[in-house]
Amino acid sequence: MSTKDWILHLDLDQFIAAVELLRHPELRGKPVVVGGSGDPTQPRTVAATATYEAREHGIHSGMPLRTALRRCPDAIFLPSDPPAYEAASERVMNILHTFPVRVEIWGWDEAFLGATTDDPETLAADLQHAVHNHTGLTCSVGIGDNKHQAKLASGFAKPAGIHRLTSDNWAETMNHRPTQALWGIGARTSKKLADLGLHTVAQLAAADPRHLAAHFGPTNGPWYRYLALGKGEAEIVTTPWIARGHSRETTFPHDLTDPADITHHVAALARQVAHDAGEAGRQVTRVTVKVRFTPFLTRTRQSKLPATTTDPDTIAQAAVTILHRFDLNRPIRLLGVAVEYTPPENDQPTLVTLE
DNA sequence: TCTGGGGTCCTAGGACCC
DNA sequence: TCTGGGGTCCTAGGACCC
Repeated sequence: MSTKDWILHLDLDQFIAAVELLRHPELRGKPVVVGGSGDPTQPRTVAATATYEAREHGIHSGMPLRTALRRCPDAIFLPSDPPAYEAASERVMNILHTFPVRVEIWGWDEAFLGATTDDPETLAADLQHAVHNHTGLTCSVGIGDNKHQAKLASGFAKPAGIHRLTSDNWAETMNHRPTQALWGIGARTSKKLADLGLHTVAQLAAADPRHLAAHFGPTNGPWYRYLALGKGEAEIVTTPWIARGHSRETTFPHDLTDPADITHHVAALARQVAHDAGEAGRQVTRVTVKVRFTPFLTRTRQSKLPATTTDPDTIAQAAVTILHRFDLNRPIRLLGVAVEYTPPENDQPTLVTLE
């Protein structure tokens, strides 16, 4: 065996549910659903995750809590607790940094690792043992030549396993699968591809990139074929991610119709976002207001600020001005405020390139 | 199953300028 | 004005992911 560069994708199994079960060991083996404030009678609240026992009752993440309660009246409902997940995630990422690997964190429960070794499976098993010994959490590890392969491999490795998907076994593993199996092709694109006669990964890989470009745009079209060929990014970026923007939104349990009420909520969301931007030390350059009308029609309006700022009054004023560009004569179920940040100066991320 | 919240990137059309 | 072509910025929406 020869030493070679690998990309590993580490994915914590059932992360939110696993953290909750560590905090409430007495609930192990019971149907548990996590989401919202933990009140399953609250309308317009959905499950963030559900344990395997809850899944046996047909409950899954994204399902309204009221539906979950109907399907399993004995289920235990817990409120979502982001700070707890943040803390658990940080402990895991700290463990990864003790290994001779380059670490790129991808959200709470995932990381890509760059490693040079002749035995990636042993490295993967060592990582799993370290994470489990120090946190009680299990994870799946995918091994690939690039992030796309490693990401799909960790999916095949679930739960708690190790799987290798490289250019050597890509075709035999992926060619017969639907295009939606690729990371970055969802239900919509998969359907459009099928309408063009492209149902499988093999068919997409053999498609004419110009034909794809004509249907999906100059970047996306050829990119889909690239994915079908098993290609993908192979750079591990070890510097912390710099957010492009930030947002806050609220779905109201009951519709809003009073204009003063609507304005008040938008101003409050804008102040919150401005406060967050200030805490993060970032300047705001654009403000977007999002309105979701009943039953489910979503519209956005945005404007670029005359000057960058983090001042809550200025941002709230801008958001309220934008709000009044909407037709507000229909009941509203969601309001949101998003901002775009200016890129921080001296922003030169260090890239560690594989291959 | 009456459908969360927080992100990222791409596309297309119009305005505007040379 | 019976008007070419390209570049850039701004805005709204779509798709995807966790």
